[in-house]
Amino acid sequence: MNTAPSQDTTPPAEHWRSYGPLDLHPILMHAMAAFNEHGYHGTSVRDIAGRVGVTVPALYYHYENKQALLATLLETSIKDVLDRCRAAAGETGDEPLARFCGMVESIVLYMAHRRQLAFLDTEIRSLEPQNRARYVALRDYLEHMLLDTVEAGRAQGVFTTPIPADAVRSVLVMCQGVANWFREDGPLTAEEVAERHVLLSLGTVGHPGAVTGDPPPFPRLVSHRSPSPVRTSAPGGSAPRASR
Amino acid sequence: MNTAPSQDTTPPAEHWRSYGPLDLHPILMHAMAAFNEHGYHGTSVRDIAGRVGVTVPALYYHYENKQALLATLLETSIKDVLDRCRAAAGETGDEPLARFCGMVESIVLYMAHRRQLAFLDTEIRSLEPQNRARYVALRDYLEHMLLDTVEAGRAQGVFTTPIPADAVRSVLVMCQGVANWFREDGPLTAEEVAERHVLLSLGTVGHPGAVTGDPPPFPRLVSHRSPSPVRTSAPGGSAPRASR
DNA sequence: CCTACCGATCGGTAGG
DNA sequence: CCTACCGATCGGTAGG
Repeated sequence: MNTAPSQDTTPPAEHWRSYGPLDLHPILMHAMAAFNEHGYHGTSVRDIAGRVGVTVPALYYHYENKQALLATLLETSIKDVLDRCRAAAGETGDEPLARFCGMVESIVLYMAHRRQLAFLDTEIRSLEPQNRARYVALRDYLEHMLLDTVEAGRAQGVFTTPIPADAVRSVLVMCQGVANWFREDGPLTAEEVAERHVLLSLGTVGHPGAVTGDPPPFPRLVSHRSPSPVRTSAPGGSAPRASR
Repeated sequence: MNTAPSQDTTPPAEHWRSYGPLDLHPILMHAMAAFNEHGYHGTSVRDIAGRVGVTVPALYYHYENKQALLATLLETSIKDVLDRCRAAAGETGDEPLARFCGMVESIVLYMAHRRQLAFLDTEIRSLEPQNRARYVALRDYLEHMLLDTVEAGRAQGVFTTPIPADAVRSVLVMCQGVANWFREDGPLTAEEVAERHVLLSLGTVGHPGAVTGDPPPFPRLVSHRSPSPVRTSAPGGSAPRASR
């Protein structure tokens, strides 16, 4: 889209499928890890400080309190997935089927590549009302984006579910669920998990092709010719399961 | 099944669709409520004792410690849903489609009718290793029951998903998700939510009828003649959404 | 074998 | 960013 010369100070639009190492302040990184292991209330500020290698007061020099750590992490997370999903939707255009697939792919890629951030969604209960309200508003916006696309697809007959709002909520729940079980050293890559969840989601919203396999949205998946080097059974058998 | 006379001391088999008031020790009831509101680590034993109206030592007379409260609640919950799912599977017989529908219905009914118990699933991280292992084993057993049924249906062609293990995990995640948003005073009854999730789940595992509407597994749902008195749009519009 | 507490205080930790 | 602390509260237990 941007045709400006490379010396333009505008950074190149980060692609929604591209994930580098997570770049957060060390305090946020270790807070994220601790919250993942023990939950928000189960984590002491001394634990976080110890992981970072600083004293407790040093923590409070950088962040107002423990709540600010969680709020910053959750807001960073929801904004990133929302940006990526918007980018995916924009790139795939107005065709509801492709748009839906791109959005689901982008969300699942996020859940897998940013598992530790995405997993914090379970801690929204520990957000103070104002922080929670902002987080939930962004999450609801994501849900509405996806619902609009499903409604558009319904109008065209590419999605047949009679209950699009329920279907979208279920799709988002199953995407979010990826953050609960995905492991980097598991049998499936993030990209493979995303591909599978696109297929599963298409079934949930009632896309005929997802069920009949005609046309196959993911030939590799449907015909069992996955390039994944990890296989727990012969081709034609059940798919390998990710670790828990 | 049981043809014994009524004076038999064997209690009538509790039906898996039947839900009376939750009957737990008052301490467990209030611990459940507190854990729901603030999480395990966010709840003090004094808070629980205060809700019950007893002193803290009185709490420790009945339960060894706070951990035992959570472990008892979670074990009660997973055993109940497992029992009900087994009953549903047994009642619906060996036909994979009906069996799958019955199992999903039983699980979703549990998530809605026993929302506060089912929601504690988010606290497994706070279980000590031994307690967690027993809980996860029972949850895995439920998953295997459902997977066996989906595999059987695949062999018959009633389910077409090429990734049955992923589909089953997604189905269970979306069922569990009901405990996150269902409200008794919401627009949908537990029974309506269960019916919708059976349809959504059929799409996820690739049951052709769920997508083509032929044959319609749930005529009321597919033809928009729901008896629900709550409607947010005219027939043919989008389905009402449950409260958050 | 079960149900049912009290006033006071234990050693440590919480967020700040 | 550290040393030195605070008011209060944590999960759990003492003797009676």
